[in-house]
Amino acid sequence: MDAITKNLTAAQAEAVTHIDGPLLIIAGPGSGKTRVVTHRVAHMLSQGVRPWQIAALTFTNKAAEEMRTRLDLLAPGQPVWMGTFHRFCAQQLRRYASYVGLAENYSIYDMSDSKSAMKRAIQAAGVSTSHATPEQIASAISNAKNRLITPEIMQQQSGRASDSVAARVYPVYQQQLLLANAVDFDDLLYHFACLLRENPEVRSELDAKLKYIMVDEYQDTNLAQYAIVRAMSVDHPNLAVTGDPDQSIYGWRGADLNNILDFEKDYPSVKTVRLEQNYRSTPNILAVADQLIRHNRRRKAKELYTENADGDNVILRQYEDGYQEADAIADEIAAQMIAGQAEPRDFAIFCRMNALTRSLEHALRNRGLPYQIINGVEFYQRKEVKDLLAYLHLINNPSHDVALQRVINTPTRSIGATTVGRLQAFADAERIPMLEAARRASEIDTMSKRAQTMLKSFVTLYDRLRKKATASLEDLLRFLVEETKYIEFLERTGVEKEDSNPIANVDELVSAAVEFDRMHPDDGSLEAFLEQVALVSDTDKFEDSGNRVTLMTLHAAKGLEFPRVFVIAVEDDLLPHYRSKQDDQQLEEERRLLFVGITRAQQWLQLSYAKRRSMRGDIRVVIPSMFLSELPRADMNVIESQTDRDFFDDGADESYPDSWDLVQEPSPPEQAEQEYKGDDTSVIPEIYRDPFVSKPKPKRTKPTITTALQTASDLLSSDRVPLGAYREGSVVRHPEYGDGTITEVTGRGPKRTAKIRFSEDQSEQTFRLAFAKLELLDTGGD
DNA sequence: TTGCTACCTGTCTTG
DNA sequence: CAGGTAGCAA
Repeated sequence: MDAITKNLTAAQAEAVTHIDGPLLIIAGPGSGKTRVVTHRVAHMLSQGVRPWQIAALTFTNKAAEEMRTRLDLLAPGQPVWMGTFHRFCAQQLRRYASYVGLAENYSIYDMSDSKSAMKRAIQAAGVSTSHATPEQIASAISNAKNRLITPEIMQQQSGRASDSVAARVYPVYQQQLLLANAVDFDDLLYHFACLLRENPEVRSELDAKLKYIMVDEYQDTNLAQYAIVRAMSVDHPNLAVTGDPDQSIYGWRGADLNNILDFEKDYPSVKTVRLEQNYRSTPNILAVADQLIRHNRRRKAKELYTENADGDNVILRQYEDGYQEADAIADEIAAQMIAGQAEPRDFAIFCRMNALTRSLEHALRNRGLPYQIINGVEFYQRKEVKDLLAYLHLINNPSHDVALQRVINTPTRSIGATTVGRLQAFADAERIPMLEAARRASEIDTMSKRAQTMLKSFVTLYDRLRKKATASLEDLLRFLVEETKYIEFLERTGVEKEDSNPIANVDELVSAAVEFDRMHPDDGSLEAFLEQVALVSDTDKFEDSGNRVTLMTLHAAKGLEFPRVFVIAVEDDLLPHYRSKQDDQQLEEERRLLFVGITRAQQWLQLSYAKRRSMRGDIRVVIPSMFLSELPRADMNVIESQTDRDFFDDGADESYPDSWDLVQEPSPPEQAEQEYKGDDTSVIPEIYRDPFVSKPKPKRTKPTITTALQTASDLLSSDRVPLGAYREGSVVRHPEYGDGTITEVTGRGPKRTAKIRFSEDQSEQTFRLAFAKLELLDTGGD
C-alpha cells in the first residue's frame, strides 16, 4: 500500500490497485467513483504505466474536466487522454479521415445542420413525408447508426413503413454528407467504429497504443460505443468501466443497458467491484431513493447505505399551480439564505423539460436571486452566432453545403429560395458542392442573368474571406463582420428584436475567439475552434465558480451534486413522460431519472407537484406522478397546498403570479426581495456580468404598441416606479412620444394597460405598464 | 422572385 | 407557445 491507496476503503482500494485485466466498477450514487478512477490512474502511473497509454472516455466534457482536475491534484500535468467519446472519435477521424472517405478538415454538423441536410436528402431521395415525418426518418437513421447498421443492411431489412422510408433516405443522406465533407454526431461514433471493424491494422495499432482504457457511465454506452471500446481491448483487455445500471437514462438515444449487465459475460476474467457506500446524502434521502428504485425490475440489486448523520426529512409538497410552485420555491431559497444556512450555489432546481424553467426563472429574477440555466437558448444556437459560425465553417470547408445555404443570402443579397433551389439542382446533377456550383453559375441555363451576377459576387466575397483563413481567429472574425456588413444587417432587420441583443452576441463570439486564440497560441486553427464549438454541449457550461442557483433538466444533473435540491413538476405525463408510459422499459428509465434527481441531493430535498399546470397555452388539471406513491412516508414530510383559491373565480389573471400585481397589495415576494437586498447585495449583479450565463429572458408577451424592453435591470432597479403609481391623470414621459397624460387604466398584472394622450400631437396610444419605458413625472393625484 | 404575415401543428430528455 | 410553411403582395 502506497500513499495513493492509504485513504481508501477496502472496496475502493481493490478497484484502484487492479491494473491489468478487465475491471467492472458498479458504483452507486455518491460512492466516490471519480475518486476511485483518478486514484486508479495515479496508481497506474506510479507503477510505471506510461501516461499516453491511458485513455479515459466520458460522456460529457464536464465529467472529463472534473476527472482532469482531480487527477492533476494527484499527478500533475500527466498527458493522460481524457475526454468525451465524441471528441475521442473526432480526433481519431482526423487522422484516419481518408479511410472513411472524408478529408482531414471535415466538418461536424450540429443538430440543426443535420436537420437541414436530412430535409435535402429526403427531397433528393424522392420520398414522401406523408407516412413518416423528417424527424421520424432522422430518428430511424440515427438509431441505425447507433447500432452500426449500414445503409445496405438497413435496406435489406424489411421493417416497418417508417423504417423502409428511412432506409431509402439513409444512403442518400450519407452520400450528401460525404460530398459535403461532413459528419453528424452519430457519424463520429459510427465512422470510427466501422473504421476499426474494417481495418485490422488500425485496430491493432490503437489497441497496442492505448493499452489502458477507461469508460465512465458505461451504462449509457450504445452499440457503436461498445464496439469501439471492445475493438481497442482485444490484445490488451485492460478495460475498466464504471457505471450504475440504476442511472441509465439515455436509452432513448440508443444506450443499451445490456452492455453493463452483460459485461461479465463479455469479459469472463473480469474483476467486479461494488461501491455501495454513499458519502453524499443523508440516510433520509438515500432511503427515499432506494425505495423508489426497488420498483424497477430490470436491474442489479444493490444495497445502498451511508454512515452520514440523519438529516431533514424529504419534503413532498403540493402547490396550486406552476406559478405558485415557482414563487414558493424562490421564497424558500431566499428564506434559507436569510436564515444564514445557505448561499445561492447550494441550490439546484431540476425539471423534466427545459420549458418548465420559465416560471422559476421569473420568480428568481423578481427576488434578485442570482441563477444560471444550464440549457435554454444556447449561445451557439442563436441566429446571429450561427450565421457567423456558418461563414467560418464555409471558409474552413468549402463543401459545407448547409453553411453555404445559411449564409448565401445572409445578409440578404437577393439570392432567394428559387435561385438556391436551382443552384442545388445543378450541384446535385454535377455531384459537386454548392459553392463549386456557384462558381459555375454561368453554366446554369435555367438561371436568370441577375441571379448569376449575384452568385458571382457572393463567390468573390467568399474568396476574399477565404484569404484570411490562416489569420488569427479574432482577425478573421472581425474581417468577416466588416466585409459582410453584418452589423448593419442586424441593425437593419433586428428592429423588432425584444429579447437578446444580437450585436452583443456578435461581440461575445469575438470574445470567445480572442479567448481561443489566447488558449491555443500554437494549434489555434480555425478547424480546432469549430470542432471545439461543435462538441461543447449546454450541459458543459455549468460552472461552480459563480455563486448562483442552478436550474437544469434531470438529464443534465447526472454526475453533479448539490446540498439542497428541488425537483419540480413530479407529475403524471411529465415524469413519467406520457410518451414513455406505454413501454415498461421506458417507464423504468423515467423512474431512474427521478432516482438520479433524488440522489444529487446532499442534505435537503423537496419534490413537488402542482394541482394544475399551464402547458403550451392552456391549463390542465394535474395527476401526481405514480412514482410519488412508491416513496416511503417514514422519511418524508408530506405538505398539501394550504391556500384554496378558487381558480375559475379569478379568471385569466390567476395564471399570473401575484408578484406581477403591485397594484392591490404589496405581495410577500417583493418583501423578500427587499430584505435580501439589504442583507447582501454583492451577489445580485454578478449574473449579468457572466457572458456565458443564459441571459434572463424577458417575458415573451408582445407589447401592444411600444417596442420597449422589459429588461432584467428594469425589474431589479430599485427606482422602478410601482405600477400602482400610474393612474388616471398621471403625467408621464415616453422616449419616443414625449410627454402625455394617462386617460384610462385597465387590466391587472402584466396586462395592466394605460391609455396615454400625448401633448405633442394629441394622439392617444395604449401601453402595457409592465413593458413600456415610461417615466412618471407627476402622479396626478394625492 | 423575394419577403412578409398569418395560420397550423407538434408536443422531451442530448453529444 | 414556437417554429415552420403556405399563401399573398410588392
